[in-house]
Amino acid sequence: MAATIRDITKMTGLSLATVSKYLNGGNVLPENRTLIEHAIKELNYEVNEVARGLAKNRTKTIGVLIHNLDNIFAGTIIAHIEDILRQHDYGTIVCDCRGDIDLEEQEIKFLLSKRVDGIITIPTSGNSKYLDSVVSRGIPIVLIDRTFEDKRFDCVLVDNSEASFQAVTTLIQKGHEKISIVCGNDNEYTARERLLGYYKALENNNIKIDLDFVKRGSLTVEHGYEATKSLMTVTNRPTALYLTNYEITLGAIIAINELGLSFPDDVSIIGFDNLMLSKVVKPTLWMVVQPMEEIATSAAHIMLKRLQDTNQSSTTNDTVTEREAVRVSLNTSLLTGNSIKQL
Amino acid sequence: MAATIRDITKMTGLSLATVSKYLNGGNVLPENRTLIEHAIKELNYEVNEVARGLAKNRTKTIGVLIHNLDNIFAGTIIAHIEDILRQHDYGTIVCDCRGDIDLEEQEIKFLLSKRVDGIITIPTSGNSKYLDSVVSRGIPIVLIDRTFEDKRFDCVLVDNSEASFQAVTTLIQKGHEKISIVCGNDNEYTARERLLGYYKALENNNIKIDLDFVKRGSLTVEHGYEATKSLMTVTNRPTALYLTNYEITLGAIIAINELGLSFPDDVSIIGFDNLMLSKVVKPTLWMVVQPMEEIATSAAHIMLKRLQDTNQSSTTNDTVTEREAVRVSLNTSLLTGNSIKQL
DNA sequence: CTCTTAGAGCGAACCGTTTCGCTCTAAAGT
DNA sequence: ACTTTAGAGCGAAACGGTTCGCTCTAAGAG
Repeated sequence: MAATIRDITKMTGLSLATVSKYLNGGNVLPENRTLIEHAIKELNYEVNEVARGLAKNRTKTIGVLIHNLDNIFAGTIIAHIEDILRQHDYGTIVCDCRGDIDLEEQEIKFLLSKRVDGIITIPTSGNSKYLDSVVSRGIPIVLIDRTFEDKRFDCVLVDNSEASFQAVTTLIQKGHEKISIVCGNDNEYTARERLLGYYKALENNNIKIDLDFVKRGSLTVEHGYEATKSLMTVTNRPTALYLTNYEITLGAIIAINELGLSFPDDVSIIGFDNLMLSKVVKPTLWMVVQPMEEIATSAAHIMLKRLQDTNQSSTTNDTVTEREAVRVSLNTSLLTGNSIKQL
Repeated sequence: MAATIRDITKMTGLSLATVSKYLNGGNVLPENRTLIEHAIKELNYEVNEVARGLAKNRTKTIGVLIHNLDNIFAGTIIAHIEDILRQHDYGTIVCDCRGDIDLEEQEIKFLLSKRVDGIITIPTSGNSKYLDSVVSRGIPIVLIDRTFEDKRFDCVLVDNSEASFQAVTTLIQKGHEKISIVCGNDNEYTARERLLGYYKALENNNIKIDLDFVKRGSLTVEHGYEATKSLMTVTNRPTALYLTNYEITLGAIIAINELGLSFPDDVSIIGFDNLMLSKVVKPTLWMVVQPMEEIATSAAHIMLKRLQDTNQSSTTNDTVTEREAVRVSLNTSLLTGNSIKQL
């Protein structure tokens, strides 16, 4: 049905090799160039990327594996990654593992079977073994948001510890000492880092750590909700809550509302990641915000760089100068609001 | 590097054709079956989907083209589409046209160059001409959320007019007559339908239409914000606002907050699509909610059906019984809250 | 005027599958 | 015992590109 390169050779009298050379930006005689371009227009020819992919052993396709596509963090990340990749002619295949380790491993296999040229992912598992098959195929990987003990992968992170430190220090400066943190479990990289910053800030101000104020759990609305309810319905209440992700922040606000309490009068709060929420909730929220767009563009650019490298190293056949893994660390910012009471 | 079918023939002594037949579920002698399966395990063989795609002229890949991936509607839709497609071994390539008609056309071309087997899209353009090239290639299309005058495409819609009718009727039943609608422009299908339902509800109750209360504009936070400010700062204020999408709802709430007003005391409101907001805002919001998961699964299933059909019609070479376009219409629901005052 | 050389063009092999139509074997039918 | 016949196996030709290494031409060097 669709025209092929062979139709062009027939129309122009040139050979396969020459037409192919033209299509790949090689030099051809001006007269032949005209001939080919005319034929392409006439036949409505378009390169078959599948055939090209077979010959070149690449698909111009990147896999993006993320948990919970249906949240703003994931959506923003994907939107920006897709934008940059497409401009370089790469397609973006998305997968959502919904925070399930087994599904994550399965989807990596799926992406490999689709022969993606690279994978960008927010890892769910704490152990990088499931990525071995990707590494052994020489497919570049870029991690976002989380990383592994072994430093073998490129990654784009934010300084979670520093973000927490700033947030909690702010609370302390406003006179708070009974500060609670609602965070993820210790097996999650970001949760550990955010907790670390919390500890640091307290220690830095000689405030003793009260473990009743550390509420670990899943990164869900439910956890934020339950933790807040249990914190606010005992006699030894915190005066401030540090809520360490989007869903937790949401759950906490719902709980506060349901309890008939209000911030900042009954309790001060700093939330996380929920830029929209910060505008729409009254009074406005203090908020730690991550540079999501920068995270995405940074990851995409690292990936493009790696792809370029592997292309070159396949032509120039020198020793595989396995470059060090790149590690980009970005800064969060602290959005001011009216959700903290000066004590 | 990776094992191919030929490696298996060498190891088993069988022919290419036989191994291929096995891989595609054909019958082989039990002893040969064992032989092949052993070789596959031994060699760590995996089908090269690119080569297969070339031979079969399909990629097992679907393009999903949507505006603004970074909102919850898009995220939820994509998450569920991806889930279903992957279970049928289809990859999901996403594209975000950001509501730009030119970009939309460009991205359709991009998806075609990636040789997707089908396209699911929320159209941005009001004219379906940019999809002609897809149709002429015989690639199935499923529209979500919006449709075109010509009924040539499968589509999954919600009954926007009915949704508006219910929402506005509810306001009227609670004693409101001065009801304003903040909606999209007339060139958008959903905006027209939602406005239609609003008119119907008013007429149905013999309330005369006040065009000052119809605020058309873009589907953005800004429009919601500006419209609300202008509505609430004149003498002839509405007593209720019907906010016809997620962003507009957001903008309106911000505006109300900034004006120092509060709902439902100063003005009653019904929002749209913002399930999360409905929980977190105090008092809780009345809200029109779309069955997003159902929309996505429905679209994915229609697509799978079409793909199956085209597969069959390519084997059985009978006349192309071009089936009628499918049109699925789903119902919205009205979430009750405390944002409407009984007059 | 001859020799060198850059670079355009070409033929053929290759990428890893599928598939058509043929051969061959062995069980079933008479 | 002889003929059908079902169905497993096979060879070879696609699918639509890229690429290696060769030939050939014509411009530039001496």
